[in-house]
Amino acid sequence: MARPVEFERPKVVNRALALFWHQGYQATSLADLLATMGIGRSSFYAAFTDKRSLFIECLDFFSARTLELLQRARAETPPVDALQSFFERNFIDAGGAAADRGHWGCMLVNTVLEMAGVDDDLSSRASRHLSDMQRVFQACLQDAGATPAQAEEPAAMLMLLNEGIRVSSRRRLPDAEHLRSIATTFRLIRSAIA
Amino acid sequence: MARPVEFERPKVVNRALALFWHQGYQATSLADLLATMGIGRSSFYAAFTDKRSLFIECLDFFSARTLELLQRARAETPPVDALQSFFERNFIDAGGAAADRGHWGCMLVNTVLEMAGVDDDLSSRASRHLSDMQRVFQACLQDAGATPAQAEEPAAMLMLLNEGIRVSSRRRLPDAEHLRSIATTFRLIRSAIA
DNA sequence: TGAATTATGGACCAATTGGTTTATAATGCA
DNA sequence: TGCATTATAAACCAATTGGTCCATAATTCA
Repeated sequence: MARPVEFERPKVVNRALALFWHQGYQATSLADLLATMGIGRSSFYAAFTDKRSLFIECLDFFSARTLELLQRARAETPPVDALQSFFERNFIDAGGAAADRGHWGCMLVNTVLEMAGVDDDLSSRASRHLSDMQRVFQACLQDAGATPAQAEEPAAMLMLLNEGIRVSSRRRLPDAEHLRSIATTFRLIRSAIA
Repeated sequence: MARPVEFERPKVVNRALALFWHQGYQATSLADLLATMGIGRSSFYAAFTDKRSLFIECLDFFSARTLELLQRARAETPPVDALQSFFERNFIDAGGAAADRGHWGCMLVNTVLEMAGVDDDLSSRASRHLSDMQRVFQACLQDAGATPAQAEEPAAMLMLLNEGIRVSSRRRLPDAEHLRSIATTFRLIRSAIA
């Protein structure tokens, strides 16, 4: 279809995502993006319109991927166990290449904070994605036998703790502390829905 | 001492603090600062050296003020009640002029996230301030009768929840949800140290 | 009153920002 | 084979960034 050798869009978007994820929107310059994505300026604007548009694409993609991960966890074993392993895994290390991706926090949380009061549309877009996650938390708890009403409050708590954990994971404190906090959290959650 | 009419430094720093607090470091331009502080460029550089140096001054000041607030709460009534009111108050509304300062979150949390991976020195400086807060949390719980060992884990939990709440407060969700989360949190904490 | 002192505003600056335009080279189809 | 198509790279651009410099005006002290 295209005459000159086309780049593989998903691969290139993923590289941009990594930058945005751990540096944030404002600190990531076009020069950064082009170098990391390995494409030229005009190809960039032809394919992605805008820095901001690309960021939105990355944000939505990040959300979708996280939601998938969560849903996969939900399908497994006792759902609350799955939820706990989601918290532990997604934070200690996302596995694979970059060993410290676990210290990048959650792109949605990062974006809510960075863009609030700066670009409220971006901030609330990220916030909406977090609400989607919270709904999955609630579904997991219902899978574990809670009524929708019983699951609502613990789900809100889980979201609060998720937000806390993602902040904490950017502080580079000793890993043991995090794991302990997560363990404590789930001990409390389990006793709350019992 | 000074010949031309001097500006009142604390007042001016406070105005800068407000900007940094709700817009973050990067999104606050020198032009913004000068306009809001009501001083000229050269006065700025004479008095504060740098944008970055001023930011550090604001950050440290914010931390000191928050710590004071916390210590004052600690001196009152049952310390855990005081802690809870600290969470509720400092987030719903800091009272006074700007009615929505409660939606600016916590400058320390904001900074940890904004500057992680961008200016790690700033990020970890904010992180250290959060550790100071956590120590006060622990002291409050000990005041309530817990041994140092018993107080350690709940204090870590409180910090995690603090971080979560400050993120959540920037999402402009209905206030009722927040208050409910805080109430739930403290119900759990109280049962944990009982 | 006049001279030394000093904080001020505004002109100036280089570097970087995100974004546009133009000319080129590579490809598929007729 | 050659023309239409199209993605590319590089030159270009205006605006904004944080920061410096200098001439001015206000003040205190002798």
